[in-house]
Amino acid sequence: MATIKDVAKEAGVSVATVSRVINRNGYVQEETRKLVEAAISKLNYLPNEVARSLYFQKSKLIGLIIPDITNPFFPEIARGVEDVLQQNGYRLIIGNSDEDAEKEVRYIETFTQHNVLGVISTSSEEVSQWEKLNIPVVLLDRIHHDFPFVCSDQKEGGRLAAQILLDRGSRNITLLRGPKHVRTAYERFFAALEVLGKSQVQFQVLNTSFSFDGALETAGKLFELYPDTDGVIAVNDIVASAVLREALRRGRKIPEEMQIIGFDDIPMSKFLFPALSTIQQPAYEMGKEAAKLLLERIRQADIKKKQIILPVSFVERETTRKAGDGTWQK
Amino acid sequence: MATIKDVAKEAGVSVATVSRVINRNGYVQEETRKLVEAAISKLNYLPNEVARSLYFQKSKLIGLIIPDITNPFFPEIARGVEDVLQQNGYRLIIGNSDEDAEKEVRYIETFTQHNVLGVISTSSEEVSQWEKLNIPVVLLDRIHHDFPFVCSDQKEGGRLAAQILLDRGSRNITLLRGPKHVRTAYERFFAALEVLGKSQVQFQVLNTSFSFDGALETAGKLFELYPDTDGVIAVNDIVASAVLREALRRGRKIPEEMQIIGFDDIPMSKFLFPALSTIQQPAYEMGKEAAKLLLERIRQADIKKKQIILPVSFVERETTRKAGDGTWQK
DNA sequence: TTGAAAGCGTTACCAC
DNA sequence: GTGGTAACGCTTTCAA
Repeated sequence: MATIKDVAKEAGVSVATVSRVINRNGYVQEETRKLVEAAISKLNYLPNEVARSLYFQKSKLIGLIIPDITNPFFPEIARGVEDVLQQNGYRLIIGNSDEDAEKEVRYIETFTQHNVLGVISTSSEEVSQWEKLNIPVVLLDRIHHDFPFVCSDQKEGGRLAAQILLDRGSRNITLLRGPKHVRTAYERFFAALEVLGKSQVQFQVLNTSFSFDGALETAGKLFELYPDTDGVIAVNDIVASAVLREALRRGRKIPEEMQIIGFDDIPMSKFLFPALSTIQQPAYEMGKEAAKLLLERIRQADIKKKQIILPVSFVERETTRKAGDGTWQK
Repeated sequence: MATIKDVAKEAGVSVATVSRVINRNGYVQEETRKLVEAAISKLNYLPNEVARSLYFQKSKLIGLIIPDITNPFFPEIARGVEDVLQQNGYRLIIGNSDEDAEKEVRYIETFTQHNVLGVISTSSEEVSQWEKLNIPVVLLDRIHHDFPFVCSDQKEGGRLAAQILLDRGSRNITLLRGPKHVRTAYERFFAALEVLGKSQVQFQVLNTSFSFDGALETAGKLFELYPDTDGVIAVNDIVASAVLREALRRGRKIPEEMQIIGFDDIPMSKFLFPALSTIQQPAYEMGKEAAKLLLERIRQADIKKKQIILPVSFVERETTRKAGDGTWQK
């Protein structure tokens, strides 16, 4: 790789001059600039980011920590993040934490060793580590009262899910609840619970993991423990899909005998038959917003703590009945 | 962040000595080493990777270019790559190319600007750019005769898919073919074609894109153009899922009236009902192997060109009939 | 066994 | 307008 010295020699000027034309600052005569530019393109020169990074004490790298890229919710987020970073000339370093605090700490360490400009974390809420770091951090899909974050309106989502099943006639509802340490999942669960609590319907709660295999297992349990369930509120679309599959396998008519509503609206949901009704989180948008927020904070450190809550929406598909069918089995 | 100077001052030695204890090379007396180590942990010192990277002309960063992390095949791959890199102390910079050569070039440029140690590309086969780079490159899920690569046995996969439908009684098969510039998809398509060509069954080809929306569109077309199809070989599981949904929607009995076989075995496939029979590519393994191969090449530049082809396998689920049912509709 | 200093590629300050 | 040079944090060579 050609260095700035090579360019300087080629153009017959000093490195300082070359630096000036690269960065378009300081005075440089039209003529010499042309000389330098010619040398640059002749040598195919690109400035060494590492050297710049050393000088400026900051790089063009942004760290992203996610629990597991293999969970279909996160690629959307990651893509949103990457798209805005890319457009702004930044690059993404990525790490899968598996929700493991220790792994996360190790990522944070190496990220800072690389002079990352900032970090977006969609993993733990163990914020203590972020505080001692003095680089901007944005939480994504996680909530913390004194940190900037981007997430979607979990409470509204939980309420919506419950209300929709109620309105459309479910009278015996099972809530499939995710791991309690995932705060967002907990929030929506609780909001749904509240709505159900105020209603007169029968309901119960079943715990489940987020993983594909765990979801399938949960689905089996559901039908054994609560065979009379006629409405399922699943913690996410993966779990909802597993329930749908199991229901179909057991010959249940969906949505006539049982309504199912998921959360997230991952891409596969509309591929199912019947297609999954769900509460959509704007994952891609969330990624974008988080990246934008981080860039804002990078450019202007004193910006006020911003907490962005994006709206969720009900995507009506085929695992819920038509509105007004509330009377269906009265 | 504490620097090596701070540590040196704290320990009352020179930076050279500190460097020696960090890197465990050169002589350093037991006693001074203890001093230094104390200072290091007191100051919570971590060496600045950027500075090291500048000195060594190489970083601990590996670049990964993928078409689109949002396509469920790639997160598995990315995870495989990341897991082995992580274990070896390397970090991943990632870029989505959207199969766009220009975008890809830009990533390559910035990657090299960051002194990446090597690159794994699962994007274009426009290898010309790689050649002038003098960092190790490994192609993943792509094939090139004079480059190291990792992929799975596309030909065998294509053959298998076709043979299985044939053996299990499909007599009018539609091949759903992906974009022609994706060589792997082309290879498996062609292998399947060859098998069908040698058989006596009726078959036809329909083009499709890889995207979710494109797949749904293709599925619609399939039933309009070739309503008599009783076997579908889809270029990947997304397309297969779309076909399955559309078939179910139209009231077809699967697999009795129509068998469907996919490719990849993405996580959602087992969530469908009926669950999708498919040719599995070991995506996670592929990612791991590619990362290992790259590390090998990094550590030992003169290693011979290695090309790894991982086996595919038939995952029998519920969209194909039982073996021996070949006689089913004779 | 230790320290001083050069050098990795870049930028910015200060002379000229 | 332009060039010399210190500095960014680190490693290694060379001397002591």
